[in-house]
Amino acid sequence: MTRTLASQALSHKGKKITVVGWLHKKRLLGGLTFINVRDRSGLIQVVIKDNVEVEKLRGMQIGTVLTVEGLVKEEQRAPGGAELHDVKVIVIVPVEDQPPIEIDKPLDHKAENLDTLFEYRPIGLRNMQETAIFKIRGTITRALRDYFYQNEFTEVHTPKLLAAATEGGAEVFKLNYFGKEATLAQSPQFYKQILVGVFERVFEIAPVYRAEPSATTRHMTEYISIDGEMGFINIDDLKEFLSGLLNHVVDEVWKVHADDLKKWNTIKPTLPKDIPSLSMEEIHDLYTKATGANTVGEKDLRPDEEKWICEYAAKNLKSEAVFVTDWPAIDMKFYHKAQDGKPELADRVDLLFRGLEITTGSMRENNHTILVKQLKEMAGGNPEDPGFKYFLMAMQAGMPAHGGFGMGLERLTEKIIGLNNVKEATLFPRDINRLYP
RNA sequence: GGGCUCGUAGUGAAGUGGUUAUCACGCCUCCCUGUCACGGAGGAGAUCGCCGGUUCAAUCCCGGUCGAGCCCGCCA
Repeated sequence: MTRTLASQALSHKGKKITVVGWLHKKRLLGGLTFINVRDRSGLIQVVIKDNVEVEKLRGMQIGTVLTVEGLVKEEQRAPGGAELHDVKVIVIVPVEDQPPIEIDKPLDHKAENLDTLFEYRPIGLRNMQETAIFKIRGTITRALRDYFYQNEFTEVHTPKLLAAATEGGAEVFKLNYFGKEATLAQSPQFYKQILVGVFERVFEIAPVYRAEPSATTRHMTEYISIDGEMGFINIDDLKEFLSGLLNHVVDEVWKVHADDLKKWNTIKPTLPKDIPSLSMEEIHDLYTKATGANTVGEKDLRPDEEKWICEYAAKNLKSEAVFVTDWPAIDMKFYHKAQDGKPELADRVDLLFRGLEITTGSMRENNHTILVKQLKEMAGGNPEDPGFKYFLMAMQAGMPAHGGFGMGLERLTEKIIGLNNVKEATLFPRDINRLYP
């Protein structure tokens, strides 16, 4: 027996083929029965007229594993233009319990029902509308990786088990490491900067862990961080790279997944070649004038403000993404660099996309003396601490001007597809309450 | 950490201080030869999250508890 994939059936027109897969749908019309069989390539429609064959499927639920042997007929009325006739059915793995959630119709993604969606995740993912999310996500990951390689980045993997929390900011998970305390990496920050001194350009696509008690539609305790870091650049180079990256990903996804995207009713985002920039101050002014809520002088953007400015940019700047520049230096991390000639501003840029912050990037302080000073003054850190020592070792060994960014893969996927929660774009999400499946 | 909201068949929802808790999808039986969210007839399936209180009577009102969701803070 030679297996033929569902999507290849038409090329075997008039011949007998064998398809292996899962029963995806049964429609009994009396003397005529239609079934759909799903394999990795998609669905094929099978027409069964022989009652003996139909009876083999009595009581068999969606998910039953089948072999179907039959003659390929070109048929305009069939989805995909081909179907199998004169078939012989073999049930390989019978499934007699009905699935707890539907597999052949779109699943409800209302916020209050997401818990059910995840409770039955192993089965619900077989729903092809769910599958589409993760095929698209896979393409997003590949497109990101391709773009990094095209731009001569080296792909790296840095440790996720660390001795102690040093970077500051987010809360970290602690764990017992053979009697010592260890933590899970909340970011590859120090490692990717160290590696700029080695490779000049590096990227990593890997999980990071954050023990923040944030229960929102945009937070998880484990997520995939897309980290890039480049030497010999300035903040404009960084923005240019990010513009190119986002455009490449979007183009690639729409090239490959037109049908899957239609399932989610999403349209291709409007993005100019160079994504426009607005300063923090400009955004506060615009938002305050438009809404009456006074945010002038605030050191960050409110979530509502992020949504609003994205709508503003879509309308007035013909872009569904926007860079936020000129962040106050008061709030910057010790390894960030202040702007030349404007020490009150950080050389930082955030990327907002369809109302959500998907990226934070910045130039890093590459002057060892200033860096040590900032470590002591801004983070209260000790340069001799092993958590900083090795990082500073690299920073003292010849570091050019460099900068980089972190991007949330789930946030990017969510916004490309038009979902409402990062967890919907995650196979098996982890949040404060959820540690399974 | 703070605030708000919600728990009713496998799933999604409606509903009421009082006789047998309603609908859709799914499931089972039967009918149906071009379905593709097939259609038609019938059927099974719910200790109304849990504990306590008020009441002649609670799924409904009150309190607690457990679970979930959303917003804020923070972040990607």
